[in-house]
Amino acid sequence: MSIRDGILALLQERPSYGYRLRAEFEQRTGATWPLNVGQVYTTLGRLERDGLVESAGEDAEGHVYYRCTEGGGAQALDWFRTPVSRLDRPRDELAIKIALAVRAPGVEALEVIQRQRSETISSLRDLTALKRQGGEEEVGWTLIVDAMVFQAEAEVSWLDHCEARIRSGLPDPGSNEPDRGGDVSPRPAAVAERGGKTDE
Amino acid sequence: MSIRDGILALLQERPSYGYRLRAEFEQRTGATWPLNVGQVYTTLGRLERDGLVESAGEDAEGHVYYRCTEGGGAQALDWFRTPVSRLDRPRDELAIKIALAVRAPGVEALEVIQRQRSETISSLRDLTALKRQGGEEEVGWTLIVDAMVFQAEAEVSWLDHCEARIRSGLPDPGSNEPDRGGDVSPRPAAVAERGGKTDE
DNA sequence: CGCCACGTGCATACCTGGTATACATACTGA
DNA sequence: TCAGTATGTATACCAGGTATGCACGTGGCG
Repeated sequence: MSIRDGILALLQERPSYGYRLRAEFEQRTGATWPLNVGQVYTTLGRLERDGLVESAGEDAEGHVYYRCTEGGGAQALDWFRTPVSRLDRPRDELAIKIALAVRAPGVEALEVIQRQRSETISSLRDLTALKRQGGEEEVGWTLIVDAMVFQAEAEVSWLDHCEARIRSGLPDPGSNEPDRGGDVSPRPAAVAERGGKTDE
Repeated sequence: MSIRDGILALLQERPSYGYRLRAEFEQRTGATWPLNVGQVYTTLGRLERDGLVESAGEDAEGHVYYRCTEGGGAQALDWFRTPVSRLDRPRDELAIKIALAVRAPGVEALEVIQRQRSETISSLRDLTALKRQGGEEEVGWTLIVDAMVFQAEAEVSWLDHCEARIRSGLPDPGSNEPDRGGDVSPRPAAVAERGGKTDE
């Protein structure tokens, strides 16, 4: 319910209209996940249906304003107050993929892991570059990029962990070439220097 | 598309029917995210519509079997081969919440962070307990629990990071009570001892 | 001037993920 | 015998997400 609650939180600050809500949401969260306008209108409709927001008429330019009702404001504050549980998170597609790959016939789990690690390390580079160029402008955006960096680093660690467990668990039953040489991505080690850079 | 592709991957191993697919999926991934049966049937319908699976008739007990078509098998292998990008991941509700909280009037971002950290550390304890009791049974399940542990640890680190940035960025403009005393959760420090325990 | 592209703003259709529920059958135990 | 439970299939409904259509205004350009 992150979009619904996010829009509700924005409306709790001040009344607004669809297009501007989208702009505000993207400005605060940094266009990391671009928000489709259509999503805003359907969400506003549902919020109005549930009595959390109400229409506040149009202004001179024809913008359809919505404002938070009392119940809506309470729910927005409640959303901030309630921590998100680990249980109500979406499924981790990568975890599922690896879990299925370790047993799937015709699929080399180690190759899947290596390919994924390359991809993740690559996006990690992009993220640090992004962080370097984009300055202090918007606090929320910086924090979100940091969140993705932390998650990507954890992902790399986990992939290493998976590889170690698989290698130890089934020490190459078919062929005996424990070091595939060429396409094996190098050990991370130089993944990021997050601790220092961020707080300067 | 994790469910769709996951079911396709299972069918690529061998033909099966709805209820058993759900059981297999949960067995491999560890019932971490319990999969609703209804989801399986709607997904099977869509896969059949798209020509990736085909009905293979019923057996003596009346089980409606599905089998992978050629195209479906190719797509399943393709799913394993293609790494998941950072871009096509679902929005991180927690990141959005924090990003909006830092500016929202009437919301103390630091309190939100502290509450969340308590929650995350708590679930981290649950996860390590889970890992300790559940033995080596299923490889995939162990890896998925590990993935959640790594993510939760990264989340705690990120929350600390957020707190530090907020404290340095806005050194208590309104009220001057930098230490709220009682309900402030203690520093983590004893979060987990993942490095050693996992590989024993 | 007329037209075209573009930004802004609203609305809808459609797909997937996710949950609940209905419904049927078979086994099991009080 | 009847209730409860496990197995199995199917459908309805909601929310998230994307694409698209439609309208309006403005500014450029032949």
